[in-house]
Amino acid sequence: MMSTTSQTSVNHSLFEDQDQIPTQMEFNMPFPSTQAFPPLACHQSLKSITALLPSLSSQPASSSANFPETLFSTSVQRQREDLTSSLIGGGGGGGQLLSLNRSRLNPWAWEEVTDCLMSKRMGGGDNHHLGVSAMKMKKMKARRKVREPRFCFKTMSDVDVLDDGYKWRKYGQKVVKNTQHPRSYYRCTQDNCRVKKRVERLAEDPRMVITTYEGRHVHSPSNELEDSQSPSELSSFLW
DNA sequence: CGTGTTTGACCAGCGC
DNA sequence: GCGCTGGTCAAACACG
Repeated sequence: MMSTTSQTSVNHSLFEDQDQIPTQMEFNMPFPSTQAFPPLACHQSLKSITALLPSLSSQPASSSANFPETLFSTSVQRQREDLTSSLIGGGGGGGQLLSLNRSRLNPWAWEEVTDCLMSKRMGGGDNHHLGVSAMKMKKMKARRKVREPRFCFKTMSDVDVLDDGYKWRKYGQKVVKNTQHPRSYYRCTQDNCRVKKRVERLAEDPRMVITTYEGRHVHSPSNELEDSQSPSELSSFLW
């Protein structure tokens, strides 16, 4: 049944400096709501995005099919840059930052960006003394510190949680300021997979669902596991 | 009984 | 320093 289609917008912004106004790129594409949601359904559109991002395409490619890697080079990877000193062309302005648009539509996303930039300034390295309960805190810190690449989708849909082929477990819900709709937090149920996603509705237009993915799956979508899909192609979709 | 959701509490980070 | 806010935890709960 492909009777209903959701209108999906993929919003990205490209900017180098914190003060630089990002250039927004928006892609609209309809896709059947019954199909796997972002990662698979938007694959083709994402390809066209990279084609329009010369700065990104000029980045050193680790593999020929690395565009998801490139696309998910969000602020978080910028932060990782500090930790590994080996990402996205290194520091010193060579690295491009692909992130969410700085707008009223997703101020939370921008906060993520500034958050990462701030933490860059502060520098890592905080494994000092540990109290008894500090153990737990250190875990939380580590979890907050090392953030995964993010990717955001805007979808017009009646349902909050769209089927993207993966199994998710809800671990939290929060009412965000200036929004009447709560934000839900999901985690991939697969072992050793730390991918998370947030789902919330747009304050301006409750019909729009904002889905933010964080991290890369280390496994295939559960729906696809049984199917005999081309493994090579499938693996390139993992994120 | 296993799995997933709800929800209050807690903490870190940030702005003032 | 303090208050606010977002993100996460985990116990309690619901459901099949």
